[in-house]
Amino acid sequence: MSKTTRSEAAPLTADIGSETIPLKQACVIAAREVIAAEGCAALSLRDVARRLGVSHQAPYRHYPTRDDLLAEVLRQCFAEFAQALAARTPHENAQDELGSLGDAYLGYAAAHPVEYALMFTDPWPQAAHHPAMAQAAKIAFDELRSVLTRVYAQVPAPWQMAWVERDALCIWAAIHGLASISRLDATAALGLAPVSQLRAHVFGMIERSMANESVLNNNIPKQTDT
Amino acid sequence: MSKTTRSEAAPLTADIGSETIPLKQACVIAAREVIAAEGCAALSLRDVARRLGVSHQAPYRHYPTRDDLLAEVLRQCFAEFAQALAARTPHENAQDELGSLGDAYLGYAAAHPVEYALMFTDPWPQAAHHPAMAQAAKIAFDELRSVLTRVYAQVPAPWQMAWVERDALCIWAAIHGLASISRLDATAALGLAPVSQLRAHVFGMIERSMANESVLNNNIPKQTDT
DNA sequence: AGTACATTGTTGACGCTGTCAACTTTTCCT
DNA sequence: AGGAAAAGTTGACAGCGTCAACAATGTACT
Repeated sequence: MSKTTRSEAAPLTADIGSETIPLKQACVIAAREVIAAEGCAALSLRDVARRLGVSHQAPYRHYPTRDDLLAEVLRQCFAEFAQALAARTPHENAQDELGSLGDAYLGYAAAHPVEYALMFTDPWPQAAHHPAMAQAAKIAFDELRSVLTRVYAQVPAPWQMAWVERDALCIWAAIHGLASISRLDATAALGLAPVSQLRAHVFGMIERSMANESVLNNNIPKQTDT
Repeated sequence: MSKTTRSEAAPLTADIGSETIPLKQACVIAAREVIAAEGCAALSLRDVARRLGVSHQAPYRHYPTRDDLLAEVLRQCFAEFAQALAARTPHENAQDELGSLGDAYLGYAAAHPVEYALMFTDPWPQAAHHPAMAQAAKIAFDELRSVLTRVYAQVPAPWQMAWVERDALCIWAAIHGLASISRLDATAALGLAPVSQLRAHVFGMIERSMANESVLNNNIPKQTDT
């Protein structure tokens, strides 16, 4: 009787570990455990319910759809990711700081492969339907914009914003592409070197590209000071 | 009796469209129809069986696992992808040919978004378990290697291969990253420009990077002929 | 010819999933 | 205090992959 009917002043909470917290939060924690253990595709609300010792329908009260729970997990992951990027080691030289941002990015991807794959390679729930998730993702991306704005601090306004947007995309594409490749296990199948050796290559491409751009700086815009 | 028991000299075939072909091939065609219509995640062997008018177990005779059928579909997609890359417009100048390879890559991704996502963003079946699929993928990737070998034709042997491998990875990472971003619908969420405008940026980064490298050519290896 | 056998397909069952509907209990607001 | 809304339970349904048992076919061997 203590389990089949929850007549014992059941507190709308669930036990997870040793804590007792609201079911809504407990669902997210359990979902991340499932994803970490068996991957995103294996996430099921029934499994979450079973782990929390509640009925198979209870989680649906808080997350009407599997995607709604997934979007909340993603929102948290993006927030943690943004925090990790913001915690990069600062540098006087903006170009060096760009490097440390890249390190922070790859460091996070390496340290949290499950979360990274969840954010960037597993299919998203429709972003338009989950604005909180999209917002959290944008905040993370703005870290890159912010560093690039420093890099191009000397560039006059009309060019600066365009260059920042352009390089933000390029750098993200290159680094995410690298992370993506490493995840696919494609390096072995395609006869590529192991990913550990590839990081320097991609960083080198970015640096050469921007170095070449800085040569053009002398041609196109007149610097404001110096 | 004509349907419940297949005593009527059953031809081990299945009807698809107006053709009558072996079930094994018919499964692949039906699978691609399912994937095109509802995405990779929606692929189920029961659905395939239903479309072909056979029992829910028949496809399992030919593909013991969902992943085995998926790997065969992927193998075909990689072969078609390699063919599309090989059909690029040729150029005298190797650098220009690299550009046309990039166009062919992005052209295929745009013309066949379902197949591209299947090959490069949906999770692969374990490559080690499906060597035919991995081999087909490698053949496609070798198109990129081949063009880069032309680009660096003048570079002495010790450097040439290393540069080819390095740039093959970098270029793939950059272009695949771009394609990946466009697929995620992330551009809107992150406040980026639409993908149509981003292609030139990534190509520009690659070109600037390689142009800068060619400057170094004068410093590092002695050319075999001018 | 005749027989053993592997291949190909069918049928039925099991547990898993998400989803819908009807119901009870708890909470909260007036 | 009372009543509505929220939270949770229970039961049913269809679709999925998987396993096991069985029938029909073609082939190879003696």
